[in-house]
Amino acid sequence: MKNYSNMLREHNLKATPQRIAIVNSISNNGHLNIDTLYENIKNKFASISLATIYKNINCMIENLLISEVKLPNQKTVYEITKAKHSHLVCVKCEEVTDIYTNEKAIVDDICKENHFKVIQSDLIISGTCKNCL
Amino acid sequence: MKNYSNMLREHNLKATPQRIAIVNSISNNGHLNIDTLYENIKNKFASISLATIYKNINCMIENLLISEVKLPNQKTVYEITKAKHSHLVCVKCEEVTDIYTNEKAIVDDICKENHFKVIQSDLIISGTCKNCL
DNA sequence: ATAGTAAATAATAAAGATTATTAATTAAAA
DNA sequence: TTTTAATTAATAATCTTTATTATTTACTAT
Repeated sequence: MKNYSNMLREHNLKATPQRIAIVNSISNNGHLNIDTLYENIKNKFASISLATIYKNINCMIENLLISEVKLPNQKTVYEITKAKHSHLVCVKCEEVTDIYTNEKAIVDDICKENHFKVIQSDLIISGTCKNCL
Repeated sequence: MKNYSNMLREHNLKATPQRIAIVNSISNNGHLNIDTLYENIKNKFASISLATIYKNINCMIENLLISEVKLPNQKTVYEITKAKHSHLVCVKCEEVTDIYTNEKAIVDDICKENHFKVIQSDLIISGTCKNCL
């Protein structure tokens, strides 16, 4: 179990119990959309408002502690920021899985051809997962 | 100049002037978000409502005439459905460009490893474009 | 060309998602 | 411990998107 207080402080964020719960929940679940996250946090803080979740999510994104993943045909999910990776998304169970790909060569080629200076690349593979097959 | 009436009918959609204008606008601009599209259409149909735009966009997506592209840090854009491709997105001017990549081998490998049956893969490269450099 | 029919539009209204406001509370530093 | 600046909770306000319904229109078959 990680020290979420320190994680927060290392990203210039005060470690409030609500924030710790948010980071903890995202960390344990891997990928969560705003509704599921809200449900989770309400178990600990019955009176928390959705606005607080949004506010915190946004400042954690600004401070690079968590990242936003926009998915085709389903709600945006949030994850703890980690080493660059891609995503598998199951169209049946909606499970999101991290995968480590190496499309770097392809991306670099494309950018060279187009005189484009890459900052980040996002690859999302949609389909049916192992369990749902 | 394409025959947008036929394009619509080929996708089982009635060719109304409003729809023709929508397809025409997206086709000419390549990629448009809902606001810009609405502005464009209002030039021709001052009384059109945003709800009509949304309704039409959604049924065109259902009928595979247009596609939705969700982008990091900016609004979703729409494009005419075409052969599989990827996107370059400039973080400065927000221009979206189609590019033809071949990450198929990488994607296939990943899917084999993960026993995942791929339906589609989306690659978005964010950075600074030629003009903005 | 015209009439009939099913579908689309316009104009709201409603629902859903996100952000702003502010008084009360709390975390962290002095 | 006390102080102070930041966070929370509780609305409220602001987008965004979808539903509703009367009117209008595109298409099919005369």
